Amino acid sequence: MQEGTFIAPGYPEETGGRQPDVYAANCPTRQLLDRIADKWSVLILTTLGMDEMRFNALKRRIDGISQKMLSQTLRSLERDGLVARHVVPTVPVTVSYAITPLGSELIEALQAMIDWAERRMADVTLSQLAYDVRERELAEAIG
Amino acid sequence: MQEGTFIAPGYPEETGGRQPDVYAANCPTRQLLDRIADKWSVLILTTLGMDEMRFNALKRRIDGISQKMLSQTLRSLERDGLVARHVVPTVPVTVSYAITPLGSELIEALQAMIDWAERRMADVTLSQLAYDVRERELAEAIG
DNA sequence: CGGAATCCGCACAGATACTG
DNA sequence: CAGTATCTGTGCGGATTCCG
Repeated sequence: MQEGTFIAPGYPEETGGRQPDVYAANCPTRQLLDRIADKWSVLILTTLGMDEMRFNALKRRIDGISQKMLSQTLRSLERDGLVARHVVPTVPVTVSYAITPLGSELIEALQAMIDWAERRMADVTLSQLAYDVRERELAEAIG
Repeated sequence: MQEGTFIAPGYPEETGGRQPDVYAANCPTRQLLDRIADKWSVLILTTLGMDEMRFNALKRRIDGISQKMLSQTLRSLERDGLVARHVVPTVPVTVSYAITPLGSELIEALQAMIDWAERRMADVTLSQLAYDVRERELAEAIG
């Protein structure tokens, strides 16, 4: 490698290693996307977007999440700087989680995704029904 | 159940079953979110957002996806009405995939997510480094 | 070319038990 | 309350093969 030519590890070589490309498997931005385009991450972040919340409150709010996945995902989000962990040394200890400024930027996109899902659910359901009918007819025609 | 009280299956009972709640495990909107807040779905949809594309072109563009996951995810997206499948009866057959109007609405949110990831990657990396240093120091202090 | 079908491993998620 | 530790299983996803 030439002097003064810094190639960030994992960045696509075609661009000289300086352009992030989420479509390249080993690009850091792709790995970041894999962590945030995840159902638990999305639900945790948007929940914290409404209000700072304690561990068990989060667990109650996000139906179906296990304590393991909640703990694990929170740690990952904290490491990425999207969530801040606040510990109050009471007995027993009180821990709360809040969104960071960095995280709240991301939330806008995530919330738009959720809003779309709730707004267009009916269209999606109709599409599924139509698809299943076509499938069924095709299967019978062959069957 | 009372006459005239329609409860859509899976919708939370507290709201009379009429309000979608993505935080309820068995709500249809939650299941829809689980399908779209998925790494392959996000990459496929945003790729098709740029241009209509054939199967193998998609496979080449999205680094690391297997034929099985591409086929499977495309079918799921088609069933949800987000992607349209066009078959041209040449020999061998030519199949291309395009985003639907419904899907292109969603893409805006997904693309915002990707743009955020590429824009804030540096901040995330710094946060990770700081986190790892704290972890390390803590581990050494305990021994 | 664009898949479907099959086999298979292992990583991830759930359940359980325990701790400060 | 807020986790960690350990075990266990299973289903997701990769690899391979075959087909129209």
